[in-house]
Amino acid sequence: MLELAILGFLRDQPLHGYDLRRRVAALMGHVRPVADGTLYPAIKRMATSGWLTRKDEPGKAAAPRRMLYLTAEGRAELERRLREPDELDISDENRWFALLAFLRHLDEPEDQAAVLRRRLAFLEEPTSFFYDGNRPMGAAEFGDPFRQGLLTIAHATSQAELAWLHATIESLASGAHPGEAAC
Amino acid sequence: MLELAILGFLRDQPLHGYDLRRRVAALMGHVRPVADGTLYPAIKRMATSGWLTRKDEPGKAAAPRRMLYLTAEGRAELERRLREPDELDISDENRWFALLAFLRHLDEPEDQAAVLRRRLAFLEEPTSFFYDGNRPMGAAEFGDPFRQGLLTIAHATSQAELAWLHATIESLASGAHPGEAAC
DNA sequence: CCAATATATATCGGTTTCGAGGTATGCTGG
DNA sequence: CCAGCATACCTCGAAACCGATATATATTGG
Repeated sequence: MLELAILGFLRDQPLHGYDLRRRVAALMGHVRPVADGTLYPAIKRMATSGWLTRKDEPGKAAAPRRMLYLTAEGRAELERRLREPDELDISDENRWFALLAFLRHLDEPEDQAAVLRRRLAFLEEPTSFFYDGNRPMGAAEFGDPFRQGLLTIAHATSQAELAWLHATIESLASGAHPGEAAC
Repeated sequence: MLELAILGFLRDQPLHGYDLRRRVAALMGHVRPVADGTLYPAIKRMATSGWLTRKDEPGKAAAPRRMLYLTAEGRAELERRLREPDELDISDENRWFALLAFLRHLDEPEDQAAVLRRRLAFLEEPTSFFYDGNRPMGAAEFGDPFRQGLLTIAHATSQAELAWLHATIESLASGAHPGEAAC
């Protein structure tokens, strides 16, 4: 998830670690802010993998910066991860939102729609948060206002996402792009 | 988060590891399913800490089970975690929902309301997912339908939660017991 | 003038987590 | 009768992550 975010942000423009940290924190900070001890080793890893290169520059505000540039390999890696996300990227809400934030970097609307359809299929599977033995429990079943709230919020989120998914998949299919066969 | 869920589920009834795994997966599986290699060491850790005891029983269906019982210390630990959640439990969506699932186990409506107010304060802080330099970007600013969707969904979730928080805090303050929903 | 703050990068030890693998048992269908 | 599956528990190595810590510079406010 962190690596995807780094690849995605660098796809737009070269950044240094500190700036990257602020952007990643804004995108995923609701869930969990990124620690320095996580970010810098991740950058190092990715540089070793050949996905980005580092170049020293004098700092605009203070200490010298190490500017990060996405390589062609890094760009290919980003596209691979966006086009063929694994099941966890689809089901894990955090990973899914990170993926969504950069899905525009796939250039084929077909590929984008395919990813959205996978998410749609996942959301349409019936699930429950709580079980009594093997029987799934509905919201009405517990007097507990906190679990009721949990289900209410989850339902609202799910409805909003389903509506958006349907609309967007349709719009991608109906040739948001000139030159499509569907026209 | 995992430890909180274990404490919370065992608060209701003794369970064995396999059953616990199913319940934890239902509650948090949307985010990330729990691996055996995570659950069993966690149980071991918590037994060492004195929060639960294990008792062997013949398996109802197959292999023998190790039934898990919450101790008085475990119960105290659960209540401490619910009453005084740290900042990450409030801000991290996953941890927050896990906390919400067991908040009924605090017996003072005062304490429950105090936790909800902390979450409310967090949600009311203005935040943005994306920045152009230092300027936060609104939904209208990017043509990208995916980032628009991301913000749309996040907004819907936030609205649903805020509405529920306001209603529930009020109802807790006006002396309702956790058994009674809307009076 | 100096202290505090923001900018900027990095390492290290300890903890947690994951994924793969290993060991059993009892039921069910072919 | 036995193969396969669900039940049930556990360990191990590798990877990831966190929090603390270290280092250095420029600006800003008192």
